[in-house]
Amino acid sequence: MTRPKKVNSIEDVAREAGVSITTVSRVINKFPSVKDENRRRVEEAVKRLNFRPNLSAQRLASGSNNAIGLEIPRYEGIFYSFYAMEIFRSVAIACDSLRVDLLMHLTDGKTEINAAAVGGVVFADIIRNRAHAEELLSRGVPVVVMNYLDPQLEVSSVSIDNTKGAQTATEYLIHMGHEKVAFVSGDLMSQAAIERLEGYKLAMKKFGLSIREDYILKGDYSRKSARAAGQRLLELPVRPTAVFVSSDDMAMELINVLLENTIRVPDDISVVGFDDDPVCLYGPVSLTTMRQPLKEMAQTAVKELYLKMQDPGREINRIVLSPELIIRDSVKPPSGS
Amino acid sequence: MTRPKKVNSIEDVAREAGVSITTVSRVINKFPSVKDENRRRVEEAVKRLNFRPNLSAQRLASGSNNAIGLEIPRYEGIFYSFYAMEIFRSVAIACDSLRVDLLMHLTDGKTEINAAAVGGVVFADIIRNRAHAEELLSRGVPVVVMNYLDPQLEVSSVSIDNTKGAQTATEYLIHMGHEKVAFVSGDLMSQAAIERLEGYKLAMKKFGLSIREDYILKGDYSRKSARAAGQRLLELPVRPTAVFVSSDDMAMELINVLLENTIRVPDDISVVGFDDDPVCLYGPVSLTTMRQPLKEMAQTAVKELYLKMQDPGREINRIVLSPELIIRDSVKPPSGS
DNA sequence: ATGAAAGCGCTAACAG
DNA sequence: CTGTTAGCGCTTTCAT
Repeated sequence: MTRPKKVNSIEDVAREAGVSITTVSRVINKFPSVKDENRRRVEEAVKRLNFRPNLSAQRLASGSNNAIGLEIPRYEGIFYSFYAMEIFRSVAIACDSLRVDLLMHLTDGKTEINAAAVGGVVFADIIRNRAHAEELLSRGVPVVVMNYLDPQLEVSSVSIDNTKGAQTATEYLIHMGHEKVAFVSGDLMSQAAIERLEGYKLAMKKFGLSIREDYILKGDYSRKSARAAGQRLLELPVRPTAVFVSSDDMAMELINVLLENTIRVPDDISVVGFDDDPVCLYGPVSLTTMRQPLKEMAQTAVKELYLKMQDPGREINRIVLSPELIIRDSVKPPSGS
Repeated sequence: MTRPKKVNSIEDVAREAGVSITTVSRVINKFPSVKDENRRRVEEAVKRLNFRPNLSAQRLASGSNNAIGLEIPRYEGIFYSFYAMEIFRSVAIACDSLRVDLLMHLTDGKTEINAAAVGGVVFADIIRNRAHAEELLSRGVPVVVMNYLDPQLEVSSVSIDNTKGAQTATEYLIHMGHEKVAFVSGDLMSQAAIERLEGYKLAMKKFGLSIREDYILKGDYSRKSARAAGQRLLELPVRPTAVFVSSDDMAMELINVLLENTIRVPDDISVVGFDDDPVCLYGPVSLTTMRQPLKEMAQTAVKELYLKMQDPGREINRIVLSPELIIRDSVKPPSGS
């Protein structure tokens, strides 16, 4: 049984149904202009012969390709994150409901997605692969970029106002009475991480608080780096009373480190995260955090790309979504106050 | 600038290089039988015209499709796991090096991957989508299944001996002197989770230890469920001295719960996980665990599928990989002993 | 409402 | 080593 029988083509269906292949094509593509009787016969023939249109033939003949590509950076801290997972999941679900195929590619900046296989591509962030995005753009391939905004780049984007988000989070801490506020960064390869650092600094400056270099702890979004940051924080000559951490995952790990050292959260140190990962609801202390509308970002990006694919003339669109402060239990006024 | 200029085809290249389209095709496909001089001219023309072969045309004409599909269950606890991430990442990297396109589909058992778009599909586990796998099989689509083994199903598979793994883990605990050994399960929708439960029971029986129903804590791979399991464990009338947990992630969360209740690990309770997630190296106590060769599983599955795609007559192959006990610091003999 | 026919861009005999 | 030619299976005018 190497080859039970040749796979049926549109021609076989036409013969079986007693119509022309054009009519079969019409019912496959749901043209309204087919007599009910004929439609029925074709549908039956399709079923009977177990016919499935050849995708490559359809794409070749129509010149269109209803598949989109998703390019995700695969750097460790970034890839193994709630952010990446959620983006990926949301994009996949969005594609599903648009009935669009999803081609994935994880990149380290060296390899790139096979653009010939898709009608357009969405970049989940731009990290060392900006040149690739530009190349696609120059070739007229529809592109949408997520979580990366650059007015210099003529491309549609859906991003989050990370600067404002970080500033809001930091200001919240300040409003609660904290003056010694530390910061844990994400991987500064990403624009989002840089902007969050920026937002932290802006808030500190705005309230006349000094920005101490030793209060800026570099992380890379990994739990490991958060643990290291926690250790360094404990060794600080003047211990901060609050920390704003660039991701929930790192925030949770930081809290673990503090707890292990019998430092209570929020009693001794307050913590704010970034993401709104539901996992952080259930810990010893539910985490106050900046919520990112990740699903919305993914859906919007996919829809935007989809529209661009239908209408290549569509103007570009830079959408900026706002993060939102979610107040829970990990912040308290400093104990001295 | 709606259409700068028509995209160049193989014909344009042939004209530009002064050869036939066949010769162009040959150099594109790296046939050795092309005169160096001609190859050079074609390559130049390709570069000059920025020619990129039309994938759909290639696939239609050749009747082959060098893309593979990956279908992943999207159920929450299962999807947001180290297991899923690692599988996904490894499959993506394997595809990259084979220069094969990767089509992704997340399934809830209702929707399925567009098989027409690929040359074969790998299933990352079978959960509520077995019928889909069977259908593809019956249509002659090359399929490989990961982490699911069923002698009844005529399909190549790459799985892990979960029963043995769980048994080994449990026996290790027993050998260390534990008799009151509890178990936290994964989501029993998956075969792996069921087998791990089985392995736990086998080990207990083998050593004449009673299997207490209240020692079998049901989880679903999520941290939330692990937290709940931890809570229940604390309320047990006879507290176990050791726990075997079906995933590292759950094990870490369980440890957190224990710590929060001032129960020390491993001094008061020993814990063994399953996965070997590197994150578990850095906690307050590095986790003893059963390592799963996830990368190997993914690579093997992709390679197996790839071979099957080249040679549809290839016989099926059920590969079973072994997990391995990694001893670290989360297990100690029970304190009473 | 339907069909005939001309491609879509490429591969693969086949002949030379 | 190279070119001619016949498709691959479908969509899309263009008539009717």
